[in-house]
Amino acid sequence: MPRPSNTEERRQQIVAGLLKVMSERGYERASVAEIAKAAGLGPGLVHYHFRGKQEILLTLVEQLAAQARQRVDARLARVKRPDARAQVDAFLEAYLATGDDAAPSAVASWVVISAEAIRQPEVRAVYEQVVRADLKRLTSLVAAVVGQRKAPALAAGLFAAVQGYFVLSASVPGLVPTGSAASTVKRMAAGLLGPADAGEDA
Amino acid sequence: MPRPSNTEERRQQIVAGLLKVMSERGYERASVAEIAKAAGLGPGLVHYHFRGKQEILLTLVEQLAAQARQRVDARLARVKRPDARAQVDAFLEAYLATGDDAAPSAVASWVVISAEAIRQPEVRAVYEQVVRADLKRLTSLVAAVVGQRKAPALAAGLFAAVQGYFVLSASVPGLVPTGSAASTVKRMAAGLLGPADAGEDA
Amino acid sequence: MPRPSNTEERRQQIVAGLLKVMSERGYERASVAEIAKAAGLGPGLVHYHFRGKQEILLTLVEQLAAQARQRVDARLARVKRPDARAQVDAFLEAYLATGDDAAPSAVASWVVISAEAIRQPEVRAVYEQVVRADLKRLTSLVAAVVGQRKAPALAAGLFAAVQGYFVLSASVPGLVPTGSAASTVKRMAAGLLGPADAGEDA
Amino acid sequence: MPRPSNTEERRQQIVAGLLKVMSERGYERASVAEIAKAAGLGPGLVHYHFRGKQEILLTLVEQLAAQARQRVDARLARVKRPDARAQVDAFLEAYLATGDDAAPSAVASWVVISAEAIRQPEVRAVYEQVVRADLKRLTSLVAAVVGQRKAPALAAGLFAAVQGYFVLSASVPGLVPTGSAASTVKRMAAGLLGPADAGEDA
DNA sequence: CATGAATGAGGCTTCATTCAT
DNA sequence: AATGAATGAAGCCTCATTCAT
Repeated sequence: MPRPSNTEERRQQIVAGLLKVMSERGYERASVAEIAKAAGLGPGLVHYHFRGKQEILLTLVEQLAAQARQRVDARLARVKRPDARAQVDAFLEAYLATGDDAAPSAVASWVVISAEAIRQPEVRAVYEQVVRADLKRLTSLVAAVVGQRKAPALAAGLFAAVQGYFVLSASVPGLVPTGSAASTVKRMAAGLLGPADAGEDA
Repeated sequence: MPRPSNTEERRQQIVAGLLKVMSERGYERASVAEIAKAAGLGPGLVHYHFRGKQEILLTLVEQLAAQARQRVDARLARVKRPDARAQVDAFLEAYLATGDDAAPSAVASWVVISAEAIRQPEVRAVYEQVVRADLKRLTSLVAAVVGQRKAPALAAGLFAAVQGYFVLSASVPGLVPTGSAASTVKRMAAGLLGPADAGEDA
Repeated sequence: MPRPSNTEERRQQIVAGLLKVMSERGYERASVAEIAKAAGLGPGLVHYHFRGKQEILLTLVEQLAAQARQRVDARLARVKRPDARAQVDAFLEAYLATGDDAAPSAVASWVVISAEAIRQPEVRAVYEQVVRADLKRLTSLVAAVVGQRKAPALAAGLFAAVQGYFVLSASVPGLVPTGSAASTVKRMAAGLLGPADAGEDA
Repeated sequence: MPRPSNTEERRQQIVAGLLKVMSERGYERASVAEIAKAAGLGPGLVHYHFRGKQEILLTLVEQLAAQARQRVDARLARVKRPDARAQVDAFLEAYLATGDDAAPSAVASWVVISAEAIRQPEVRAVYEQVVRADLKRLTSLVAAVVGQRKAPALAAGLFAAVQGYFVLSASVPGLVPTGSAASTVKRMAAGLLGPADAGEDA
């Protein structure tokens, strides 16, 4: 009777190991041996479950993206009415309420991934796909408030602010006033799209 | 009479070499040999002018910061009156007018540096000092518009947007609508601080 | 009643797997996992039926030798009379008629095995035994034509030509004029031993 | 004053190291560390002078080919008159008089290279080029005796015999009667092409 | 018998740094 | 100052073999 496959579980462990090590050491310095150790596994096993180190990274990118999507889903679900303006705020909160300080290693890893995307085509491909999808979602929410024409630039600006908070909070802990990220970006949205309180449109 | 030292010139070449290579390969993958080659020098010479690879990086960080400062100085000098509100826009333009598309390798390197700051204490120290100084400058400009109390969070938000644009433009070329970065961030500033057009308030 | 052992069948599959993989990858690069896959078996099963990778190789050597012997037997059986001279030609045909182009992976494997014999004492032992037996058989056929004294050198020459055709056809496909191997070696035999029976073509 | 480049000398040492180790261990088992040790160099230096292990092998192939060419040149130069028939014998002697027992590690390496040519396209390319050039030379010599039509097959046969002697002498030392290789192949040539000038055997 | 996960050693390669000239 | 060879430490990856089920 063959042993039940535990590949998916092992892959999880390994990806989690990379997340942990990468948030402290960066990607290049995250040796496979360290990743394995962080995952509680032998060093040779990593390459049994993954083709190479890069594949772990790509898997991590997709995983972080999936988690972000779920957080967005959860926040949007709470916005009862089809209130487009409130949905924008919900989207921003999904990223910054938890991203700011609740998952520091995920944020740090995300910043490292952004930098890796610059030089690894495969990473860039996945990273780009994820970022485009996220931005597209935000853009469609913004478009419902200000129309199709203005939406791309405004959504990109808000998205950039989110990414910028990630970078700053990961690279210089303590720089950003605690808890100010989400509220400030929402204030930016208010300035760009009009207040959330009452109605919406330009 | 000793031959005139050209150390400073050589250091410049080497730092420029790192900038170029790092923007394509990242920091870890930028080998000293490649840096030297990009600088048009022999590989052994690098360690004559720098103690090690990291020192080149630290020098580059300071150099990029100095260049940014100069760009800010130049823009602020053009704002004749002590118009605090206009100065904020000038500051933002100093970063995004050139950073967005005029100096892609500098932007890419900056993003890489941000990621390196996460794991190298020495890099973080310099990076943090630079970022704090820049943000402090923006904060004081913002404070002149909205007062000391609100300034830190708002300035941090605008600064984050700038950094976010850097990341997005370096990691996913073409994502941000061309030329929209500076104008969008200025619009954010308008939303947060009031319009630049007329006067400014408390 | 114990389940009927299928060990012999499994060993066959595995040896066939090695033959296939080795002809493409060489021996060292033929991983046990690949061999198992080529055999349609799980990787762990290989070491149940064989003590190690080398044992598969030794088995393959003996198997290839046995097949060659059978081909020789078959050809010699067709030479009705005790015509020693014709038997030499039959022997040579047994190797080259099929070896030249009919069993390319067996030929390639044989060449790889020859090289492995240089460095693996165990392989050399088996390889040597096989080669000595084959050559001895040819030598006795040749001796019946030219006598005991001259036979060893002449038989060795013909045998070398056969091995050389193997090497050349495996390493540089297309080098040897198609179909010329068997006829040329027989012509060599004619030169060394005198013409076979009647005449020998244009 | 820069140190004079010794790259070519070092490359020689390293290639010689590979020749030595490969003749004992084969190519795959010839570790770079061993090669370096055999060359009397540090392990890291190998990759300073060669891009990789394979490049050493390719260089060795070309070097062995060049040496063979020189031996052929030397032998042909001694054949005063344009005696085509004698030139064929000189060619064969060039390979077998020295190849048989005078340079055992070169012969062993050549056999290993033949096997590597089966699976490494880059090796096959160089090996094929070398073999084709050598065979072409022999073919033209043979053509001067028997004409263009018959030459390719006959030359290939003689060349195969030479390669076969290499294999047998490397893989099973002692199998071939000592000193018989050159004389037997020349006898084959006599059978295929007609006797050489006077006569040279018993 | 069979499966497939696990182990751990070893190999190729890269590279920061040092050193002789 | 400058050159380029040399060193030695890791790092990623492959793989034969073992083992729990």
